Amino acid sequence: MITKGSESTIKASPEDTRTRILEAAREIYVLKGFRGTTTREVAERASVNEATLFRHFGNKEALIEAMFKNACEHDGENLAEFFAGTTADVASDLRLLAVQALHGMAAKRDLILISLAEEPRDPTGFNIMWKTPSVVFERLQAYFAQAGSQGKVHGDPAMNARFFMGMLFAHVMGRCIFGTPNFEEVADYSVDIFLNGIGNK
Amino acid sequence: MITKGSESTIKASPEDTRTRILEAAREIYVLKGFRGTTTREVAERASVNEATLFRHFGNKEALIEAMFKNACEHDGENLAEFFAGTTADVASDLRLLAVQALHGMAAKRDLILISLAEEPRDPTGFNIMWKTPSVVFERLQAYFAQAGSQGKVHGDPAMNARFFMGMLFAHVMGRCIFGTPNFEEVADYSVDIFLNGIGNK
DNA sequence: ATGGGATGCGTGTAAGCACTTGCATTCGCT
DNA sequence: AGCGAATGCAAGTGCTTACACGCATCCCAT
Repeated sequence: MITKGSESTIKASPEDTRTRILEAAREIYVLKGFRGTTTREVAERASVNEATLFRHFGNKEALIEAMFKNACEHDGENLAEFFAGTTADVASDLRLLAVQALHGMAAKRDLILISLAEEPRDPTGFNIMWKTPSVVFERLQAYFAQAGSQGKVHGDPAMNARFFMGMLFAHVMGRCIFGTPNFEEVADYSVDIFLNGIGNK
Repeated sequence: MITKGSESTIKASPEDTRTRILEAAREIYVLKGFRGTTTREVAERASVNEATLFRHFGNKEALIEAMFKNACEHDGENLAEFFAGTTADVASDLRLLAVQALHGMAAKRDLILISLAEEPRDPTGFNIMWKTPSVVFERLQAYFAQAGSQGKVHGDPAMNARFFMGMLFAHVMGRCIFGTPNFEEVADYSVDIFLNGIGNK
């Protein structure tokens, strides 16, 4: 039961309850991991009866999997333009990718970490989570190969892709250790160091 | 009871049982996390009775904390030479640090990940785990400041430290996504890109 | 040989967990 | 009005878990 607009109270739609449960599940899962997440607590936080949760998802495992899928639903939607092909300016290409990747990863930092840590006991979440980044990595490698053949960048494409993505990855993941400058700054600095570093000064 | 050498079977010392329990705890903890780690399984793997485990550590929480401390006991032992001060060659300084850091982090990759992921529910392990890296980070920052004042490197010391350590960090943590070249190669490449990148070509 | 410390062993307990079931209720739709 | 789908509610089941306790056993130092 949820109050909606200026009308009287109406019943939430099944879709609504479903997404409320998924959101609650995520909030608790990133705090406590799989074993630490109890169906009771999820139901409570979603303001839903525990039985309803099971009626929707069958069991806890399926719930968590649905939660992962839900979180990654719109991954990589705005990457098409970048990967259409090399444009004139490598620096601005990379900067665009950097900003998008930084924001995308930051929005799911907690899930990314948990999926890495829980990988040995539950590869499901890991696989869902890393699908898009893997694609990006491969595409970026191809991008460097192409740009390389045009003489726009130097160095091994695989190593370059590894390092460039690694720089972004490290910034998002290690923010609690290394502090948190804003993403624009990081993106600029990354592209700068990187292109300079591989000899595009 | 453990057979030792060609002599007859002798009883293991308390110290011995203690470390056996700690090792078993680590093996299971990195696979299953805190909630997933059961005292029964740890005891089993350590070939020790469950009661013995409690007699040694009191409770599960204390056991895990002891395990973290034990794992970090010898952290940063061979960093003194590096941080004695700037030597003639920045590149070889950094390369030395890189190789040591890469090996150190790789040996504890699983624990590092888990400590990051479990941070919100249990900062204890996190704090133990990240003590040395934090120190390294600060010292590296100071190193860059000093080297900078001598005109050996350019750029903001904090940003430089962040980026350099970030590159290493990303390589160890992301190895399953980005593949795993060997550490010597990574160290060389990192120092190279980095120094080039900040303008020390 | 003997006493004390460390360990094994079994049993027990109280709590928490995923998941089920049967029934009452409420809302939207025709 | 009335049907059906979605939900609430309460009680329960069977399993696992951390942790406690009492007692027997074994080793080592005196």
